[in-house]
Amino acid sequence: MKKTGIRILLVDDDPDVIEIIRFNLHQEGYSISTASDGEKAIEEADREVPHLIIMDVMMPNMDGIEACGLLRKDPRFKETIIMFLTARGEDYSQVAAFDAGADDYVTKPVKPKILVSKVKALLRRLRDEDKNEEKLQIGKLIIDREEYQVTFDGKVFSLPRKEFELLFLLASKPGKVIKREKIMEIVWGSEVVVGDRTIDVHIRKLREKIGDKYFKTVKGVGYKFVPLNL
Amino acid sequence: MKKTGIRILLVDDDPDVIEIIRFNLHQEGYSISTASDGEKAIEEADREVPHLIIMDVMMPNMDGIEACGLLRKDPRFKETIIMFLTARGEDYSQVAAFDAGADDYVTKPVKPKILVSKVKALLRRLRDEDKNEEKLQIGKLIIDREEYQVTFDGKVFSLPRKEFELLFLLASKPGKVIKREKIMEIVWGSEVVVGDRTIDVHIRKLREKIGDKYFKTVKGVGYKFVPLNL
DNA sequence: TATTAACGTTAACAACTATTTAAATTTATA
DNA sequence: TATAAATTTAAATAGTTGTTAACGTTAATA
Repeated sequence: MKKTGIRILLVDDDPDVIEIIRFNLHQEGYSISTASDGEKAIEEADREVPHLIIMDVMMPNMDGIEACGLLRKDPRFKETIIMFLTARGEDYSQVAAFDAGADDYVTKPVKPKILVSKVKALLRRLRDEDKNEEKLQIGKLIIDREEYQVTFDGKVFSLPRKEFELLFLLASKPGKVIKREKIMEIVWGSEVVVGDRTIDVHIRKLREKIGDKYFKTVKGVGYKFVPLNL
Repeated sequence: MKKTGIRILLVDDDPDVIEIIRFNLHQEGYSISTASDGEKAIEEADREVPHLIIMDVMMPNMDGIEACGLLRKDPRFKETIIMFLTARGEDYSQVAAFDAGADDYVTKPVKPKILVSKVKALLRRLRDEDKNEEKLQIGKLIIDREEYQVTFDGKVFSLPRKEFELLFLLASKPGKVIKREKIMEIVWGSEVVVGDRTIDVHIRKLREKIGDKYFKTVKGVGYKFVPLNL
């Protein structure tokens, strides 16, 4: 078992359910905290924002739907994934759960293995959201806009801004030619006026750092990034 | 069975499933490659970008959802259609699959006929999307304006600009004669004045590279591109 | 088959476009 | 502000592509 640093809050009024799920998720390396009803769940979540909340729907004091609704109002829990557990036949509708802001809905009894894989799937989404938008991956090449950093074949580069933008532009349309004027417009902006050779010089720097073969010149048109065997 | 040039990657850990589907899709003229888990699927897709991936959800090593998520991060696979296969009763939610970027979701066992028609339907969408792009296909000849390259019988050429434009013009009206003056106007522009032999020389270069027989001279009028057995 | 107008071929060279290098300038950073 | 880093320019060079001119070939037709 390796630690993941991911915190899961387990909410159920049945200690046996808590124990079974806790055991299985703990095995996977997640940090588990627990609560026995909606109110206590909110208190617990307040102390430290969990990544995922697995919550029974029917509970004394404050039920899952209500707790979920309250949590969703707090921006701290906007990214938190909330999964409902409910016994078959309980009369809360799934609609109400999703209305309250739930991400998933599982019927008890649920086999531990299945629960674990569901949890993994949900958490993958979390990870993706974190990474998305600002990140681009083409085979072995990873371009991270947020960190302004490029990982290539395990090695990490940090490129200067223009070089970075140029690489990002080309790599975002692998195999496609980007016209010189397009490059100018996007990397330099339409107001900026710089000489014709400026693009070439930056291409050269990229070729030096990443590798000549990835940047193909299309004479009279522009450049393209070729993915090759990445 | 006619070849379509469409590549389908089949991913399943059960060789029997692979064999059945492979047989049926091969009958339809698709090129099929296979992999037995998510990791191998990514390797295989890396080698040559497939048009469609049909992938089991539950697999050892790396499951389909995760593989799908990873593929979707790579812009090369943005246009690739991903279809999931799953045994009834497996408890991965469709939500997770679609979150990961799936295009369709089919429950096993599936009748071959139904699978084939689903595949056709999905690929029809692809073809439509393709058409929007600046791509031209005449049999074995594919002219891609975006990539500024020509694929002919599997081989990839990159032609100089004038040759490319000339080929594109002729091939865009296969079998039809384009008058010399029309060629002049479109490839060279109406202001440019060049000698009479210039077009001939460029035609010659194309004949050398693509093949004499595809370019028919119509004396006193112009040239036409003949598709022949393409 | 002689004539001729149109196209084909070749090679030289003109024109264009990109590469490289270094130095100048600007911008960021300690 | 001093220093380094990044960006841009300039200029020499290299390479490719486009054009032309001269001559060869072809096919229609008288």
